[in-house]
Amino acid sequence: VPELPEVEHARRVLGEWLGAATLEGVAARGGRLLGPGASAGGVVRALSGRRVCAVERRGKWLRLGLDRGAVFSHLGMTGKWVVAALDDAALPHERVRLDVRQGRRRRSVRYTDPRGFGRFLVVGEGEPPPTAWSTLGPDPLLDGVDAPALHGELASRRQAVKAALLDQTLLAGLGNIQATEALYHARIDPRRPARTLSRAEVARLARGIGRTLADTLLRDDGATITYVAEAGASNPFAIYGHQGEPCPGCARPLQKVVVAGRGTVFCARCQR
DNA sequence: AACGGAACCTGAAAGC
DNA sequence: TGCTTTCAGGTTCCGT
Repeated sequence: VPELPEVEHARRVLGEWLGAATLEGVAARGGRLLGPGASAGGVVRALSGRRVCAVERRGKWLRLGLDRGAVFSHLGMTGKWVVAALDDAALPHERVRLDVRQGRRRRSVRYTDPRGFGRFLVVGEGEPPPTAWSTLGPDPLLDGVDAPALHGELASRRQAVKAALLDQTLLAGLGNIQATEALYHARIDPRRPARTLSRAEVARLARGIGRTLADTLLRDDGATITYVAEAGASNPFAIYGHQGEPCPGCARPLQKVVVAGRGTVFCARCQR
C-alpha cells in the first residue's frame, strides 16, 4: 500500500540488491501484472541474462534500467519487493522472481502482491515507456514543489483539492495518506474546489506536502516499514486513521468523509 | 472535457 | 463461534 515514501524506500533496497547485477534466473506468473499482451514466457526471455544498470523512481513508479531495455514496476495497493535465499520456496502471492549475481554474491529477489493491482512492465530497447510513466507530473522529492506553478494548475480545476492532489499528472507520488496529511498541515479543507485556493494557501500546501513526505521518509528509512493496516502497527500519522480522536491542534474530534471516492479524515475547525 | 463511480482483487477487521 | 459485510496508502475504464 505504498505511496512515494515507501516506493523511495523500495528504490533504495532494490539498488542494493540489484545494482550492477546480472539476471541469471527469471520467473513470472502471467496475468494482468505483466500488462496487456505480455506473457510470462516473453518476460523470461526478455530479461534472462540482462544486466541492471540503474534503479530509479518517479512518483510511485520504479524503473529498472537494463543493458538492453527496462522494467517499470508499480506496487499497486499490496505489492512488495523482498529478498530471499536462492533455495527459498515461492513466497505467498509471489508473482516475479529474479535470481541475480552481483560479482561473487547471489540473491533471490521476489515481488509479492496479494491483490495483484501492481504492474511489472518489460519494455524493449527503443520502445516507449508506459503512458502512466511518461505523463507523470513533477516528483516532489526529485523536482520539488513549485508553489506558483501548482497554484496555476489548481486554478483551472473545479474538483476538490484532494482529488487534484491524487492526480499523478499534477504531482507524482501523493496517495490517500500523504494527501490527507498534507492538507491537514496546510490547514485546508480537502473538499474545497481546487480553484478557490489562494496563492498563500497553495504556498502552505506546498510546505505541507514537503513536511509529510519528509516525516514519512524519515520513519521508513529503518529496515522495516510498518503499514497502518498491519496487525499491531501503531499509527504514526497526524490524522490519517485517527477519525473520532481529538485533533492534535484543537482537540475537537476529527471527522471522516468520502472525497474522490476515498476515505478522508480532516478537522472541521482547523481546516478551512 | 471533466468528473464521479464502478471495476479490478485478496484478506483483515468489524458487525451480527 | 462463525458467517457476512466493509474497508483498504491505486489505477483505469465507463457512463453522464
